Amino acid sequence: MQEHEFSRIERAPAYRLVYDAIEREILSGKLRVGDPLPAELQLAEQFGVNRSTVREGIRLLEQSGLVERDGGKRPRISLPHYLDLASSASRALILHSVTFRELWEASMVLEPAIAESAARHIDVNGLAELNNNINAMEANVQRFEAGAEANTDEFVQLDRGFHEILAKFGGNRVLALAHEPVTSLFIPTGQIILQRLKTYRRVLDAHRHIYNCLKDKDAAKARTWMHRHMDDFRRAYELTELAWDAPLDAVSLGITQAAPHR
Amino acid sequence: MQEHEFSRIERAPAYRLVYDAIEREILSGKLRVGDPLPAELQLAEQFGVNRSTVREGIRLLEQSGLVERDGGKRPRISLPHYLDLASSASRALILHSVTFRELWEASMVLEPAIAESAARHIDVNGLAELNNNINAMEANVQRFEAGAEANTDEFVQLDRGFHEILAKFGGNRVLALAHEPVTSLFIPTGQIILQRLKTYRRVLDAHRHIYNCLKDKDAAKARTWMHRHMDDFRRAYELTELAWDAPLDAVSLGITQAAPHR
DNA sequence: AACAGTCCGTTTGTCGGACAGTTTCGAAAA
DNA sequence: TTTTCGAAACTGTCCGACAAACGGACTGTT
Repeated sequence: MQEHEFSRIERAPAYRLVYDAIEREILSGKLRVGDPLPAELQLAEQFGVNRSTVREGIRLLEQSGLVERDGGKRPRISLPHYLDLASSASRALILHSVTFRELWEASMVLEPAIAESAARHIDVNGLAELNNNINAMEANVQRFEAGAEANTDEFVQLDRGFHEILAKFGGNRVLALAHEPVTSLFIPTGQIILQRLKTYRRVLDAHRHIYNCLKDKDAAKARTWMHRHMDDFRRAYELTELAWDAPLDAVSLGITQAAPHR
Repeated sequence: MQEHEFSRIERAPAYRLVYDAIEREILSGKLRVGDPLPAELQLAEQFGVNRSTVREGIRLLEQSGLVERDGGKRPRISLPHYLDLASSASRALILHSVTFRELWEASMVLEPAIAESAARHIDVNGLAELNNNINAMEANVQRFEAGAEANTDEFVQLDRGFHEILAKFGGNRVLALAHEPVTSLFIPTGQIILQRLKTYRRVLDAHRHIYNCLKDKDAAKARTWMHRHMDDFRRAYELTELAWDAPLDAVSLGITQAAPHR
């Protein structure tokens, strides 16, 4: 019976308008990255709102990574970096209770592509970083093999570091961005697997092989090795009898039980 | 002369502590999704800080997607959704001036994988949505072919919609999350290409083929067709003589010139 | 019984002012 | 020219206040 559909009336609060206004200035380049943000009082005056309101708007900018605050100094305009976004992405994935299957399948797509790309684009600096990472890991493994208490924390961090260096020097920031939140979610799982199966040497060997492929700029082989490396991870996961389709948050918190057998 | 190195003392501002505290409550499940956030005054009292401080903390939560505000109602706990994250990710990519090459290479990895996964997981609802999308696009194309003024806006939105439905029903939320920011960045480029080359029919045909593969649950073929579809996009991009390695923001703003030939 | 109107306590959005602790920056001193 | 020092500017936090909007209860009308 209604003749006309009214579109929803929306009235954004002032602090959000402040956010939008400043965001626009940044995106359009009028406020340049690295510049300090204008003083709160000054902004309040320009926008014709109270300083408290401006401050709330700035908090939005802060969380979205467009403004960076260091101590009590003047906040500065900044580029949101991968890591900021990645951590919120990881959190979102956990809250949506993604499964290990989803995570692994995505990695199965991303990691080999990154390895392949890295073989084409990596430079001497990247290779040097990888080399350091591998050496550190070798030291770790030797300690473990000598019977030392296994410090899986450090090992897993090195493992993650290896893959991150690859992403960093892979010459593709889109892939790197997509990759980042996934790696951080693998950490708790990696810890569990390593503690139970002690596959340190096997991981290290895989990294070595990949490193050699990169050094030889052999993209196809790099992809293959990475593929194998990731598949190893899946097999290890299955061996630990963790649930393939269980939501991940349980694993993250270390409260996962063995998968119900059938 | 110093005997002990003190680690840098860091004093997070109170509003950030408020943010951290509430975030923890949400992640640990004490505050459940959908619940309204406690009143500001109440929080201020509990934390022992001023209401203004609490408000600033809530702004951080708001921007990170953990709190959703609808009109003047009580803000509610919510799950950060893909789209929120995706838009900040897109913005970050633009600000980092990623190139079309990076974008396309990433899509070349993600889209076929998503198509393959969708062939396995999509249900009747997903197929129905795809069908609607294709029909709408068919109507569009027929109008264009009848000589109507080309409304590339709607067409490009439909194109994007097709790929998003695939991601949504692909059964892998990690891939979907990674995919999202990329598609939105393709929009301006897609507009330019379509306007110049008028490849409407070709895009529609590709979508039809992919749809049929999904209906037949033929994952391998779905991947192949998507691969071809994306490669078409690259060829079209080259035909328009847009710069392959130019940062993307120029394209987004529509101020890109033809690539300098050599 | 369904619905419009009214009233009220609660909560958010915004404002103004205030003050302590830092940082910034230019002037004075070495 | 470089260093030192002090005032000005700025941020973080607090307090108090008020309008507008919401949620809900209660009432009267149809």
